[in-house]
Amino acid sequence: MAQKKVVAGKVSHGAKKTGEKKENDKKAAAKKISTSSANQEEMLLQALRGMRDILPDEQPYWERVRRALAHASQEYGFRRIDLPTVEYAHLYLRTVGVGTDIVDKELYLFNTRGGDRVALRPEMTAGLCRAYIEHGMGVLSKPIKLFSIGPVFRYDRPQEGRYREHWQANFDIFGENDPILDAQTIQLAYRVIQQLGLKSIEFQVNSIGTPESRREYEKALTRYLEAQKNKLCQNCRERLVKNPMRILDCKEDKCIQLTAHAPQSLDYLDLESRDHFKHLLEYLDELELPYVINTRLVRGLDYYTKTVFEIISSDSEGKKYALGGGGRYDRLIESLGGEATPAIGFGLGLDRIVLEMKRILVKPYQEPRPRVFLAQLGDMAKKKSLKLFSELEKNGILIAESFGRGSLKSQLRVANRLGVEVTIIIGQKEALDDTAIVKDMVSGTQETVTHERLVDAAKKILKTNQDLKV
RNA sequence: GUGACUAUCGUCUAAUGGUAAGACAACGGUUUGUGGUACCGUGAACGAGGGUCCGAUUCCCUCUAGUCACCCCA
Repeated sequence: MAQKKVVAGKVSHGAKKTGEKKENDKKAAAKKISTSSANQEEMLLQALRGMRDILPDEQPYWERVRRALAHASQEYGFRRIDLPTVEYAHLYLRTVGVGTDIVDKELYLFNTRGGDRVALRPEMTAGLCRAYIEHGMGVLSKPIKLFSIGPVFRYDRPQEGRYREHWQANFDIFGENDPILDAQTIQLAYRVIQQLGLKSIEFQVNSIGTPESRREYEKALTRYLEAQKNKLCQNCRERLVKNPMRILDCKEDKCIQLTAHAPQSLDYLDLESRDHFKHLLEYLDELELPYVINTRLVRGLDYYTKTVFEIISSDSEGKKYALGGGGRYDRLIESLGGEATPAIGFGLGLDRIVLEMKRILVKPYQEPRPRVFLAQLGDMAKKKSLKLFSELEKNGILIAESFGRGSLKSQLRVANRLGVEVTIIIGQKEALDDTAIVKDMVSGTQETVTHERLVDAAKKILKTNQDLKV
């Protein structure tokens, strides 16, 4: 049937011989089918939008990040927790908040086969709190410090440093009200940033008080802006209704001017929040961290109370973007049905951190490189090589090899390219009498030794090289 | 979600309305049991689909993806 259609379509061109035409039509039909499947093949071989592979070449950067995180989490007494990447969607509606962009526009929503409404996590705090309550962690001795690392998902329009799946590390502390914990949290974030060699980083802090004082402030702000509504940009006029505090973030000159004299959230803090913030600043001053107070700082999630902060990096052109951020969420556990538990935490955007490391040429983690190469020649030697490999490896010698290659020449070429210092060669002759050639790749000299002496001979050359370097 | 720009071997680049060139990387070789350099050789690409045309990688449309700005965020 499909073929008939194609024929009909082609007939209008008409001019060709009948036989030839039929031939072509068949090909065309075949092509049509194969191309549509080729299209699917194409999709098959393309990562989803905003999703990416982190290839081996990039891993040393990530490894350095992972190590710094593991280090810091240990130093500050955090215990690792791993959470599911999928939760009931409802969890995020309740915590991050309906009306926030993260939930309204960027949530990866699915219906499961069982009919549950679920979402890929857009952040980690919600799931963390769920786990905290579900496992009754409230009975543990406070403060409870938890550390997690993993992918999070946001259905955004991707660009550099902004992916639909990106990696975050989260540090969270439960059960402590004291502002010194806020300071320590920021100190920890700073420690990680420092360990990664990142420069021109700024910590912005602010306090948004309790939900009550915040509401109060929002009213005042709206009142102030409403009076001069026509001076706002189009965007901000919409924000005035939806989320007035966001207007403070606007980059339009006229809005910045207008908000310059707008009421500040700090002036509307309740007594306790104000006191809390004051103490936090005192601690921070004591720490000599590069922090600034940004009264315009508002975070895009509903659950924050009191302290909020962001870790901002600026490049040579002065463009700024956030590497991470966090704050207090003293009401969140309670609002989910747990026992009232104060908490504070922050997340770091790992993809952005890696990007920043590359930009300012931070050295990646150096993996230990093999310094010995094992070459084999001939069937018998090949058979023995696997065992020899594992023996050497058991003796703490990191081996490179190219077992798939045949000629000694090509194997030595690889050895040379890898920059190894020793090559162990077993050929037919050596395989027969259980010896091996140990070749010093620097001097080019070599000797034949028995298997028993092999490890020592190799190590001796390595050691000599090391001594020479020193 | 809106707008703009882009899309050629693994990577970086070139050219072209008429069967795509180079560099780097890869692989192999230069008398077969020894590395480098050099030399030689091999494989490797027009993102997908449609249209215009005798003929499209090139022009047009759609899709996909990336980058940028907005929105927002890490």
